[in-house]
Amino acid sequence: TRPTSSRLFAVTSRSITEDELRDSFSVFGDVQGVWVVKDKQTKESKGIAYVKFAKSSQACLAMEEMHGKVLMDGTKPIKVFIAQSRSSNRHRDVEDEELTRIFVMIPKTFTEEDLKDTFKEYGEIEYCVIIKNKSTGESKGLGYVRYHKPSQAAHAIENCDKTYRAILAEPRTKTTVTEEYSGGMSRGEYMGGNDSMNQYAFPMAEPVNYQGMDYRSGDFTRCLMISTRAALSQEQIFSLFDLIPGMEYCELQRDNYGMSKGHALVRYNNLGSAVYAKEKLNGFEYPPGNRLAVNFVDDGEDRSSPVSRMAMQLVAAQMMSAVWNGPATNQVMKPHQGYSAVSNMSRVQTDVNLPPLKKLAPPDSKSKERLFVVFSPSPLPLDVLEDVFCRFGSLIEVHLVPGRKVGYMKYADKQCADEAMAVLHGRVVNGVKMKVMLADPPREESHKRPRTT
DNA sequence: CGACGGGACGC
DNA sequence: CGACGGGACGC
Repeated sequence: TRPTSSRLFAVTSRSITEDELRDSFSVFGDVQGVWVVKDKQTKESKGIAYVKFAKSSQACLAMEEMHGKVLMDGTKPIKVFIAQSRSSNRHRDVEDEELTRIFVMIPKTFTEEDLKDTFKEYGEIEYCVIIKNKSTGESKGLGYVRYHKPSQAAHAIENCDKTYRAILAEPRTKTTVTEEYSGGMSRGEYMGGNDSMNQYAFPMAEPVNYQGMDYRSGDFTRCLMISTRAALSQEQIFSLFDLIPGMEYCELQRDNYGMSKGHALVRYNNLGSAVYAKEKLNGFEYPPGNRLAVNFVDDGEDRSSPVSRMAMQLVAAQMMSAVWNGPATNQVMKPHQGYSAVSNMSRVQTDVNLPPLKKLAPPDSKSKERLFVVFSPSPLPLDVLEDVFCRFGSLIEVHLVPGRKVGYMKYADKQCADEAMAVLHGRVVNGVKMKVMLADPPREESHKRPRTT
């Protein structure tokens, strides 16, 4: 599944024309071509059409929105799928299952919560997992992120930082019991659920592992949201989450038609049960083949006061720092350092006077010079770096190398870059010392055959 | 010291 | 049920 296709395959009424298709599909993006397949002799439509978009995310969005729509009064609803590649002989519909999971390369220091935080900006994440060494438990630097919709996965692939090398994940090639539950279900069909769950045992014995949990704001509430791709009944959700003591509330979220939206809310009367439930049931397959996503949601307790928010940000900063520095230097941030950062209301503290902020150069500007920056003891956040390095003008882009303490600053003007280097080399920003040097030219893309699309 | 690569899952 | 025309960069 290398290229995520930007071409749609549509089954329409034979009376639908290319112009009608173009009109209705072009609201979702740049339609590069519409082709209705016609009988060679009679020139009549065979009720099949291809719609090519500039981007895969546009095609996915159009598919999600147009599938099942009636284009013209009196005609049948259309079916819309991502088209199989031209070379493919298989004419099986491409299922959402194959379009909603991405495969990424991540720093080995990433926890599953870090992975989720990084990729949630492209859509609600149903489930994510990091590939780990099964005996030592250490990360292999690879992860999977499952979204709810193909357009979200496509969006992530198109827009996430290139260093993550995000691609569509190959579907799991294992089909045992899984198939009878998810295999027969296609988009838009309701899957009834009256299975009893007692046949699916899951371990309750081991203690909860708190390593890798997210200590940042919004986590650790008594309230959980459950997302599921297959429709589940209230009773199913109830009996599953009631296995953990302390459940005080359980409700399936329904739409106006009374159909399950694939979401449920569960609340426990204590934090421990909620943490345990998330730990044990997030990613659990129920029924087999249907992964549940379980996440903390705001339980209504006030976390929004400025003092509370700042306190949480401070804790978050300490956690980040601890993660980067490792257990050896896991000391708590000095109180006065933290307080002064908060009271200044500024995100940048430095030992040098900085010029005022300047606008960034357009993203498509040609790079005239790149700076290579080494951070000690840990890298600064992207927004802080942009704030600092833009002040010399013509900054195009800040790039951090994930999992490394280095980054690249791309400038559209050589003099601006040189001045930034002269001013910032050896300086300390927010407690982080920076070496700022000219970057070596990027490694050549090597002479491989250029890929189309 | 501090460099951009690489790639597959016991659900 | 419902799967592939037309046209031709430059290596």
